[in-house]
Amino acid sequence: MIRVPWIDRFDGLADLTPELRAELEARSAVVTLPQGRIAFAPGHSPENMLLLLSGTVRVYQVSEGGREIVLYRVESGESCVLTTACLLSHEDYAAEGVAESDVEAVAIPRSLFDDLLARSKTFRTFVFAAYSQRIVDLFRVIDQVAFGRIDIRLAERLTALARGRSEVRTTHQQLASELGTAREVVSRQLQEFQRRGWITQSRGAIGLADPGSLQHLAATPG
Amino acid sequence: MIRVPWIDRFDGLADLTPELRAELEARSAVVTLPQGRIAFAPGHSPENMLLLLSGTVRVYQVSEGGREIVLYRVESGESCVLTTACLLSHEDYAAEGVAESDVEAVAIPRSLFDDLLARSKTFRTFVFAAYSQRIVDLFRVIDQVAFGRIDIRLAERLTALARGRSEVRTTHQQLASELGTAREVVSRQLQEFQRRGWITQSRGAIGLADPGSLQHLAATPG
DNA sequence: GTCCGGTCGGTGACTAGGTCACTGATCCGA
DNA sequence: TCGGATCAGTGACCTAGTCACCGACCGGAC
Repeated sequence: MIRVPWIDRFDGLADLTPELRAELEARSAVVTLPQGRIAFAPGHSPENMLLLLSGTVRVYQVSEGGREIVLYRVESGESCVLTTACLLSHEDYAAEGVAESDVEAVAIPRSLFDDLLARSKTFRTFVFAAYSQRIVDLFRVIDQVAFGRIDIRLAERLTALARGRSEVRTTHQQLASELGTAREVVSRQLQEFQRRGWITQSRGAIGLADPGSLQHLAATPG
Repeated sequence: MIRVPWIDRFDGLADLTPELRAELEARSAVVTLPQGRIAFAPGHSPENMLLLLSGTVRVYQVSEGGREIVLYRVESGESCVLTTACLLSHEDYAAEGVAESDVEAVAIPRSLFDDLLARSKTFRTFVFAAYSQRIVDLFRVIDQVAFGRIDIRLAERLTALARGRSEVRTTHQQLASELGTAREVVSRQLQEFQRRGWITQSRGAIGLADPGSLQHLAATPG
């Protein structure tokens, strides 16, 4: 299924010595998660660090009241690195990760992770770079939730979810969970977008009639 | 000034081998930051990882519009660990850290940090446990900002800032910056607290007349 | 077919909280 | 004691979240 060595898909790992490369390949396993599978959840910390080869994992938080907010997505070529903090510290996690599509990933067991950390500066840099990335993501979420306008955030998210396509298959409720807001709020904002001719709506899908205007709104500061 | 070896103040480091202990003591330095000194800021990443011996560092984020929100505090006995991600990955930071009081800290230079990570499982566990802690803190902030009520958050923060004392010396604006909200909102909530007899107000200070009720409000879910 | 439960989306009324513009009070150094 | 700076109070207004309810639509079961 995979022809080129998977390590080459991760920039930060290209510089590993041949010896460690071989060990990493030998002691890790390529696993697949079917769409919808929970990768990790509170009270159920993962045994492995995952490096994604294909698909995406959505990491989100569920509040007491049952409301959700998406924290970030792990895309192919990235690692599910925040879970590593738990791998080594055995702490439980407040967030939940679910495979958004079928996912192919390399599973690095705890012992190998620790081993590589000890023996390879390249691997250490790889891990901490991934951390930086995620932490910056979390900072962005905090900034957006605390100070961002909902119409701008929605336009942004629609654009991101579209990935260049002209239709997003999702419900108002799912969009609300993305942004940590209520369905009614999303419905009303989408009506306004529709009124302006930027989108078309149908049950379970949103057509991006004018992606440019959405992107423009998404890019407006404040 | 410090009599017992500082390493003993950090639980996670007690198990270091004597050799590494000696090296850590030899290659690190105890530094002091005067109150108000910026420990790190965007575009000005720190050269050292700090382990706090006394005082606190407030880590906060400043939005485009100039509004602020406190992300967490580094207390004595804790480490400024999120900066280590930058130490090794050389990424720039979106948050800012300032010494809230005079701070005494151990500065661990980048090379020593990397060295210890390579050579000590104890140190690795220490670092990742600290990460876990902070990440969980950030998750909490996101949850509170997205779904929490402002009166509850304010009561909570007042209680925390008081640290058992019966007066908090702070301004409404500073409280607003703690919570990522507007001064007017804080003013109105404080008036309501005052009306209920929970606090007394004077310029630049808030007296906690009924800490129990504040704590009770802070503890109410949803 | 049509019945029916579940999901999806629309809507009006209301509340909480953030924004704006302005005011007076207090403090402190010149 | 004067004047600027900081701190706090206030009303009008707007945005977003909440609540309660409705109808549209979908996919089986019959």
